[in-house]
Amino acid sequence: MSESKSVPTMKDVAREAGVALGTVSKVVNGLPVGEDYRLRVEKAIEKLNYRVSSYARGLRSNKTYTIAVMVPNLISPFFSKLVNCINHELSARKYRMLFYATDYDPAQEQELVHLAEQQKVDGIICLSYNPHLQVSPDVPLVSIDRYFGAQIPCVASDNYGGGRLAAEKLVENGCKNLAFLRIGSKLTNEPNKRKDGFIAGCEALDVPYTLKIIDDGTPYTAFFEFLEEHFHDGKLDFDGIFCVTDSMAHVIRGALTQHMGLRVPEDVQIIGFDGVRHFGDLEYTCSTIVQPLEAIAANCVELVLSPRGENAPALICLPVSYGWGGTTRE
Amino acid sequence: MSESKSVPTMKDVAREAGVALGTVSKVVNGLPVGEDYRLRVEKAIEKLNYRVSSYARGLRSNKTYTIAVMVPNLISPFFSKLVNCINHELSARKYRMLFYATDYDPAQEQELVHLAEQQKVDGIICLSYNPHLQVSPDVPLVSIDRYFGAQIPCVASDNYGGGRLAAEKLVENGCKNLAFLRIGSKLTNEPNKRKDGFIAGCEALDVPYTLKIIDDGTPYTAFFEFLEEHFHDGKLDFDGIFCVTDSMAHVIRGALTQHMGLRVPEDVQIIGFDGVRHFGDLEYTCSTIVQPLEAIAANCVELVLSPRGENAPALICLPVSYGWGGTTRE
DNA sequence: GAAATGGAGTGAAACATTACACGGACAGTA
DNA sequence: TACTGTCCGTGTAATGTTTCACTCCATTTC
Repeated sequence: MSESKSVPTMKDVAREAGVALGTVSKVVNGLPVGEDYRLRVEKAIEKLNYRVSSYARGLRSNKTYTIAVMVPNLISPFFSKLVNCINHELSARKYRMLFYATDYDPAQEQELVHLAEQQKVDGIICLSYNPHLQVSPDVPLVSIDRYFGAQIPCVASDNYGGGRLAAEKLVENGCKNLAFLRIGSKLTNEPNKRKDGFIAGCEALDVPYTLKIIDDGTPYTAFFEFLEEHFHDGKLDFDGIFCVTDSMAHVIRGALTQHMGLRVPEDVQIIGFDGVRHFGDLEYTCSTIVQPLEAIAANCVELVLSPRGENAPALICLPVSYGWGGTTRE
Repeated sequence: MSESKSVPTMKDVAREAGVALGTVSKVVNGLPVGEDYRLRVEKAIEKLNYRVSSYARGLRSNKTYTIAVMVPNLISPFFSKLVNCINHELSARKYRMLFYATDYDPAQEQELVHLAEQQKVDGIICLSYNPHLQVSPDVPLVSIDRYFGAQIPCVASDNYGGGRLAAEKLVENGCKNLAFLRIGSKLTNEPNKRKDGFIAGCEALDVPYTLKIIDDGTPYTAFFEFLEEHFHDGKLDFDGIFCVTDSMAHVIRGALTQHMGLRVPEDVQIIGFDGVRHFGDLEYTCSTIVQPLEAIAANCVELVLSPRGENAPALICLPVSYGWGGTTRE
């Protein structure tokens, strides 16, 4: 009743219960133990308020039940909801999540992968902006939205199909002249295929389109100038705009309604991509291509936890859908 | 040249470099070692691609350089930006972040605290919705927005001052009749003080006000009904509304502009709270009380890492500001 | 009834690191 | 030369688990 000095260990429990160390270990791990012994040990654990040290356990068994998750940041709603879903999936399987923000910095990303390896995590889930990421073959890594090659499984939405769907939906809703707006990195990654899908959709439907693509770092005003150029006599050259993300769709919509006096969707329709909404949809007048965040998360976790399958698919492509609201729980 | 089977250990490095184990440890930890020895060891580390096992290190030294961070989820922009800031602060100090989502569930929260203790983290930062949280005195815990008592440091914005500031700013901008809308938990916590501050502000300025407070789980339509009740002949009884969060402000604004045909801010002004914006501010016509997210994060990390100060403050209250934009980097 | 079988408790080894006591070498001082 | 002190490499103990070979006892089988 007076040994409250330091954190109790398995040895303390064993002594308290009058059993051997191995027996306590069995009780803790749910291995078969005589009923009377189990009770004695459980009582001792309760009394001492004992908790297993996951560090000792991890050291000994080389299994840490920890997955490192790396995305650029938690500011973008897409990233934070994605991480939220991954976390749900992991904790349902009794795994812990070590989080790293990469800030879009390839060097930092590389360093964090090393850190995670040092941490002896059981796996890494990574949305990477470093096309030359070096990764030790010892720790399984799953990539989101970037295909590194057959050794590293990659999970992504059907970006091509989504781009195509965006074009189709705009036309279906009566648009006759489309535009595609994109800001983003020059790196090749899966989301870039949205453009290709969009173009394919336009050409299949024989609808004219314009592209405006600017690189990361370019000020947003480049878009406003582009829109102004195509604005004559109170009318825009396009009646349908596909923005590469919802967040961009929101900004573009603001520019059109506030500064150019256009009505959305009456004068011009806007469709975004991602399907993440933070606020109510009440006044939301843009549509979107919804990424299946839960499915992406579930596939990532499944892949990172299951031993590197022999004939595992290298690239998993998940179906998107058309909608106004997000699919993730609020 | 052929020992690529398993992960190299310190012993392997020692053998490779022809030195003792302790010497390798010193090199790794930057303790004084002869120049020639250091070089030999570094070369061996390089050659074997050795990384220290943070599990063995954590076991032995009882220091894990890991902080557990618990918030309800990463869906709310306030939570995700907060966690983003905390993560920045932690990684700047070479700490790792173990993330747990509590889903507002007190039982799960309690379980997660136990899990974190088992994980032997160096500390816990927690935005808790469990007023009876049991926490072991062994691991330092810092609470956000909930005061548990003098033993547990609590960090929060000046919610009272913020509520008061909201009232003052509305009046300063010409409002003559105010309303306060809140949805939230019945639990006592710091953000509840926004209401008290608002009331104090109204009474100090001698401005009439109305309160509408609904509990978590109540459908939002309760607010719309409330607004309808105060809507006569195309005019609302109030010309200034203080919403307890930005996210609510956004929804209310949608209801007023889309469904009741009112203009914001011409007919009625809206002020929110938090200062988190995910999209551009272009069309944003509500103001807000900005919480100092970086300061909150910095204080939490500072407190959780520094040994329990003798005369440390139990409740840290950080100044808010009035604004349209958020303060966090985008 | 004796031998085979199997379930379950025991205690020591192993995991990868850090901490520490020890000792050898070398320099400074008298 | 001898004494003292400093610097630093060495090797062992210790950290809290899991694993495994052993042992013991009870039950089954012929």
